[in-house]
Amino acid sequence: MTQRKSKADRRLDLIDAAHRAMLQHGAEGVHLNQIAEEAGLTSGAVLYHYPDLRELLIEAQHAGMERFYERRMKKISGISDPADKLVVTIRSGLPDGPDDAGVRLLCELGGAAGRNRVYATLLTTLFDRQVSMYQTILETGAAHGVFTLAQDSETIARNLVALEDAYGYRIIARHHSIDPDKAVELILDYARLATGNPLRPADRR
Amino acid sequence: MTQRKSKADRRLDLIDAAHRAMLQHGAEGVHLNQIAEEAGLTSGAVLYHYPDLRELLIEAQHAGMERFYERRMKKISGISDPADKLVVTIRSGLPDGPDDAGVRLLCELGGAAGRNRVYATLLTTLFDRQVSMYQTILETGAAHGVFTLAQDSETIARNLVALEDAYGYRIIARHHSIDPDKAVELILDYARLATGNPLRPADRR
DNA sequence: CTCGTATTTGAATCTCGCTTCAACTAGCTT
DNA sequence: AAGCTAGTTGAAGCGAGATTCAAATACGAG
Repeated sequence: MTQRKSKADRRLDLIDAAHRAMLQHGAEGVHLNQIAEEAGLTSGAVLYHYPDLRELLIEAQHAGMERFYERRMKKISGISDPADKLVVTIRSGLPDGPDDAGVRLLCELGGAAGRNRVYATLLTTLFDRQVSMYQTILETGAAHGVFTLAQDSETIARNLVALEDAYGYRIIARHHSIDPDKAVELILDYARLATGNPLRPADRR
Repeated sequence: MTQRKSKADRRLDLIDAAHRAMLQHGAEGVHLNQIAEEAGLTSGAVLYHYPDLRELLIEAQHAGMERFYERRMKKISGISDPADKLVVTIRSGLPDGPDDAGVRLLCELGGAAGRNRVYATLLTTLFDRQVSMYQTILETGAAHGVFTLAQDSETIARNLVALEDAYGYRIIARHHSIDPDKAVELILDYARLATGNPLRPADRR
């Protein structure tokens, strides 16, 4: 028998297992047994902890989203120069490559959101949080005189997040000429117009 | 018995039925019986025409994509002024609302593309075609002196398509403050910076 | 009008995943 | 070390959907 665990620990394992299973089989196409297998358990054990599988899936999506957001915040937390900060933020919103797990999962959700209100809400909330994040950077830069905003900060922030999202999809779909570096360049091209700052792409981060 | 049809006619019916069924149940979650019902046939008849269901689904996606693109081209075909043309093109790339069938289906595909090469290729191709479409408009406008491009046309075109895509997802997910009109405004805000043209939003089209 | 064939049906069968639950056991408590 | 409890298993039963196929039938050709 697999090693026994406390309820709380096992639930964390299961959220992780569900995360992995969804990546392989789709957010909606994933099966109970696939999750059980990822967790090294039987289907019965999974049901013991999550009688309603949908609940587990939602928690897994939520956790993935949270992790994605936290990782970004952490990456940019140490940077004080607004221009550097903006560049790094843009990079951190893009997948590392076509197999980036975090972003893959977010993309999965995009389609499902049209049919599933919970997923729609999750994505919408994430979008808005990212917009706020960018807005703060933009406003700070403007206050320091580093940025001269060509539009109001909400507009720029929304467009930046939108560009990030869209190029994320392109990268996941393996577009032949749009890789993470290229995507950063494209988004920076907009950011330069909007902030009036030459924004040098940070060398690797 | 349902009226009989030639092989070719029936296949067209089935593609249409599959299209409708996918909208209701998801591109990947759709079932054979649901397609059969949409077509007014039994599952056996569907399999007679498409022994491999995946093939039907791919053809249906392909057809949906083609229809989406053709509709756009038709809407903008009569317009000669580049500025008007650009505005109408932007609008035509967005869903009418959260229930817009064509765009819903495209969004479905986004997530699946990470796991399915065929879908990835379809989406990538569509993206590139849309980029070309915008590039032509931009270049024409520049040649007429109506636009003063702040960046090369490919960069602008890619960013425009990306913005369209991303706001399409937001609209489908029922973002509370981003509806089609708002999305047009946001995209136009970028387009103005990039083209140096004041681009009035066309009143309803 | 009749034959021949392509299309469609409907029922039988198969498959697979979900659900349930009694039995088992690891690890804590006292 | 004996008992208790919570976590886990494995097997049985169920149901939904896919698949198969012989029989039925619509339609065109001759």
